[in-house]
Amino acid sequence: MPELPEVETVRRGLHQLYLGRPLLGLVLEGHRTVRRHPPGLLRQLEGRVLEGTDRVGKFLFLRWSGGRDLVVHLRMSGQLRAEQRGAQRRPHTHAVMAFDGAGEVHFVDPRTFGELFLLDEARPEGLGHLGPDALRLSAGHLARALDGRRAPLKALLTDQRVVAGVGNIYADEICFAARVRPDRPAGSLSRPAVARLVAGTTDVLARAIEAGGSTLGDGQYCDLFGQPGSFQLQHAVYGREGLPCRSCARPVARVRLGARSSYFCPRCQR
DNA sequence: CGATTATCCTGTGCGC
DNA sequence: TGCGCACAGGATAATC
Repeated sequence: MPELPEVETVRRGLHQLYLGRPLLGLVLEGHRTVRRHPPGLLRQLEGRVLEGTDRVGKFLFLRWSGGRDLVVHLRMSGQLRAEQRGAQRRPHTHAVMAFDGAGEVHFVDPRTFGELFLLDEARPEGLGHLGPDALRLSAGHLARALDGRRAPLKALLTDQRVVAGVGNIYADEICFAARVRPDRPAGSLSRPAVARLVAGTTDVLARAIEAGGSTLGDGQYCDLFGQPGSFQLQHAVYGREGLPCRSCARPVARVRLGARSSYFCPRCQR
C-alpha cells in the first residue's frame, strides 16, 4: 500500500519524466476520482506546464504554470503509470493525463479510494489538518502529540494529523526500530523512547525510499514504470508473523489494533 | 474531547 | 469446482 516511501518514489518518477512538459489533455472516467469539487474544474490545467512536484505525507502535488496545484492521493490501491501516447487503458483506469512529447500518465485504482483534486478548490479544509511530514518529524513535536494519550502508540503514528506519511506497514517497522511495542499507550513512552521513534522514522523511511518502497505479496504497489519496490525484503516485522525476529530469532507476534494487523517482536520491543 | 467503529471498494485467497 | 466470506487498509464521518 502506498505510504510515504512509495509516494515519494512515484513523485520522483513524475518529476523525471514530465517536468517542463505541457499538459495536452486530462480525461476522467467514472465519478469517484474527483469528488472534492466539480470534476470539470480540472480542465483548467490543460495547456499548463508542469513546473514542479512535491509531497506532504502521502499527498502528491503537481505544480503547474499559473499557480495551480493538482493533488493526487493513491489511498490503498491507486497507481500512476507511465504509458505511451494512446496506450490501451488497463481496467480501473480513472484518469489519463497526456503530456506534450512525453506520453501519458494513467491513474489506475481498482478500489476507487484514491482521488485527484485542485488544491484551492478542495473542500472542506484542504490539507491544513496534516501534521509535519514524517521526514521532518521532531522529537519535541512527537513528545507533545503523545503526551497524556491512552490510545495505542501506533494509532497516533498512523494519525496523519500527528505525523504525515506513516501507514500500517511503516508504523510497525518504525516501532521495531525504536524497540517499542505498537500497542503501548502512547503517553507511557519515555523521552528516550520518543527519541528512538523519531530516529527510527527517519531511518526506516529513508531506507525504504532507497529501496523504491515496499511491494507486498498482493503486488498492489509498483512505480510509474510498473516496477515493484524491494523494501519488503528488509521488513523486520511487518507480515512476518511466526517467523524469527531478525535480531533475536524469537517468533514475530501479531495483534490487532483497531481493525489493522500489527506485527512486533515481543522480546525486542517493550 | 478522546477513543473507537463504520464506511467507501474490489481483488485475492481461504475454508467448506 | 464453486460459493461465501474475511481480509487488505487511508482517510474521514459517525458514534460512543
